[in-house]
Amino acid sequence: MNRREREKQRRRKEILLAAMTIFAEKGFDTATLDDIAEKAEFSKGAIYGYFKSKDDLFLSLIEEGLNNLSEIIKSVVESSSSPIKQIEDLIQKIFVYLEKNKDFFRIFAPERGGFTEKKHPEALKRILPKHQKNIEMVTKVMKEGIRMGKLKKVEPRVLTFTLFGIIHSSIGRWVMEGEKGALKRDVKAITTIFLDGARR
Amino acid sequence: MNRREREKQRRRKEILLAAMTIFAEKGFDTATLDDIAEKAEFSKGAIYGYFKSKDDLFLSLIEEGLNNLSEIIKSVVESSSSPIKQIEDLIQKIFVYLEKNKDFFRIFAPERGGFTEKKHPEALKRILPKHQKNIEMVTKVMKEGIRMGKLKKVEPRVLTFTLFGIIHSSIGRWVMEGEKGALKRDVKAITTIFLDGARR
Amino acid sequence: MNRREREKQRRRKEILLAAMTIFAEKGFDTATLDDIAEKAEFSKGAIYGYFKSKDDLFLSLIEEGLNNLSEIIKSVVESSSSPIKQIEDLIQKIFVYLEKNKDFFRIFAPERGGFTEKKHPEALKRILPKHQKNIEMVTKVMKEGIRMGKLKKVEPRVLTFTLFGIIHSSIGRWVMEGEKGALKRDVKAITTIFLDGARR
Amino acid sequence: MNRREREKQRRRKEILLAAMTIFAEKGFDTATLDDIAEKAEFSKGAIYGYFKSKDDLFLSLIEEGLNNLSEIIKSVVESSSSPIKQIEDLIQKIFVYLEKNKDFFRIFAPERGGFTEKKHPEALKRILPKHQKNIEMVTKVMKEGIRMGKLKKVEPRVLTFTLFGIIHSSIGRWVMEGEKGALKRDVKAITTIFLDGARR
DNA sequence: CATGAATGAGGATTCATTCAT
DNA sequence: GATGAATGAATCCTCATTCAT
Repeated sequence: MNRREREKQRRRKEILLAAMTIFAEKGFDTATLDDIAEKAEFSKGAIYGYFKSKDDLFLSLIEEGLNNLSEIIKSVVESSSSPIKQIEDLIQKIFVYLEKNKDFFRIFAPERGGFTEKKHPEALKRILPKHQKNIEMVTKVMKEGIRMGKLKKVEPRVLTFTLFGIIHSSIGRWVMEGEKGALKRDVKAITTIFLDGARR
Repeated sequence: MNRREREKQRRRKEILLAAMTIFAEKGFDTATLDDIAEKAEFSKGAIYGYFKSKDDLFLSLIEEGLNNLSEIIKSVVESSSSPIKQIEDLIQKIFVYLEKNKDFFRIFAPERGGFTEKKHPEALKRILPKHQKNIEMVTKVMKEGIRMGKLKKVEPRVLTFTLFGIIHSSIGRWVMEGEKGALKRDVKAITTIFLDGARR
Repeated sequence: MNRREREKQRRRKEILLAAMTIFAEKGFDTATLDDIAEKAEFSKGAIYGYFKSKDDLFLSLIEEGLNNLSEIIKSVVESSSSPIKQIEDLIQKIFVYLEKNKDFFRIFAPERGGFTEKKHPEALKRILPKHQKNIEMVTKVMKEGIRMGKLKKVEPRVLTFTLFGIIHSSIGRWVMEGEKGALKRDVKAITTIFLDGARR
Repeated sequence: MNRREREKQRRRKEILLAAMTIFAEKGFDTATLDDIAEKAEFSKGAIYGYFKSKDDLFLSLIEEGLNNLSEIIKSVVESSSSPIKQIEDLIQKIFVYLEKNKDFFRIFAPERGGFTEKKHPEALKRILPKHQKNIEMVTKVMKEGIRMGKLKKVEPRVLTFTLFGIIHSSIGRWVMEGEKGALKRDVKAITTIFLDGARR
């Protein structure tokens, strides 16, 4: 990648960063390209050189976040640790990531967020597979835990969603309460609760 | 309440119902009053006889849902059962309610949903207190459980949010997977997981 | 006119009165039938039993005012006084009338008021003739004064409009300055100024 | 001011001009932005790049007119002529201005025009001060005339409003009679009438 | 007759997107 | 490439008028 390319990538990142902030503050519909352009210190027109629409900008954001999560999850599930240890690692690493990227958390709510079946089917088509891939990876860990008799014999996806639900609500609480205190403080409690609950 | 009044209330409900469906399908911003009016089989103008703005319509919806949840929670926490039993009842009843009102679930996401601090502060002022009251009621149960040595010695609000997180993600999964199968099937699993996790 | 009729007329007057107040406060377009209905303590629908449209209501108001002015002017110009005395009487009586009916004054501005050639030609067709009749009556007095060598030899309509202009601006000032002090106080000054100006 | 800026100002003027015509034809409320946009040969949206609302557009128009009048009045009252001569000059110059800007005249009616205390208090706040400044400047001339024993010993503001009233009614007549004949023809008559009336 | 709920056309305003400079 | 003015479709909301009760 030559300098040209690198420059372009860097500017793309800057726009994404600005967009993240604005989307997190105002939500997808309420945020305007003017807001984003101002924050990014680019002209509105310039943004269209990097993203082909507002939707595309937003979806790129989500995609990037999901890719990052994917990296994190992959790094854990491909380790040789036991399922229990992997779950501990997952909680810990996802927490750290979301604490640093709380805007991503605020933007992303796949199960009911801004983009809906009815109005944005192609948007979902672009995002959901990535989300589901992440879910799948975690579910595999759960399955293995069950197979090894370490986890309760329930539908493994129930465990996955429970795990994600706990993490989300935990961060939601943190955001709601004004982001005071380190989020990490809760990791231990959360981990114990989940593991005691999931364990056989 | 005379016939006039009753009729008026009935029509209000009809509009709320239509609005619920549309908001759930498209989200607050994407939903238009035309959509809602058409669904409700009223003219656009008529809706303004019942609600003073789109915001008001939406918030009324949320309020009603929160009030219903409030009733449910109150009926449980005011019973004489033990905290553990109350938690079991809560999960069971909230599940039943949300299964029947899944649109409400899709609409309501206080910690990041459509209305944001920056753009709709008064909207939040109208909703958040009700939400927090519900959280408070549940948190009291958790506190009592902790006091009695039945639940882990953690910040009680962590337990409350964990509970809500599990419920939400569970319904989210149900919605995402196309709402096949009875949601109630999961209640038992969820209950066990949460209680095993929360218990001391 | 039987009781039925009289009742009807009385209610019509009540509505006109309420309408006058509202139109004066908000102007023709900004005033709504809801405002007027509330002020009149009638239902919106009822008003349509007395006037066939908002335009009609407004025009009826103007017409009534112009008719009253017409009566006043006629009573003066048909007297046997000299033109100069008639002018004095006109000023005095019109002032008294407009002071008591300042809302009419605020509503009526034939040369540029709410109704315009382009948008309300038929409205003007209904009003302008009455207005012009009043102008004509006064102009006759001016003509006579000129013929008798009492007034300056200028286009008589110039004198008429000058007279009206002085009266209007005088009331305008009174309204603008918060309607404090009796308007009548100015009559003498105005009369002298106009007569000294118009006299040969 | 560079070309960019100049272009922008020119387009702003064009929009103001179109708006002036439309507002004069139809009045503030009846005029629509579509009308104005069409006349200005701009898109509706473009107008919002120059004015932040219909109100703002209208008020800018009034403001500009008042500023122009202000310039005219100032140029006269700051001359070293006698008060009588200044009054003559005022009448002459204001006539010339309003004849060229009869639309401004039709739009502007501060004492009862479109904007009312009840409905547009901030609009009045923006306009009235300028109007009153103009009145004040003229009133000073009247005061000086009185002090020098040239004008009648009456409340000076009465003279000011009388002057404006005569001018307005005169132009009103001209407009009403179809704008035939030069307005200037009347200036002499008006001047004599006013001065003879006002003089001691 | 009176009422006031319902209608629906109409208008101000916003904003994603385009494109001339 | 970048800019930001212009576009115009889209949407909320208002209100004169009608009409069932």
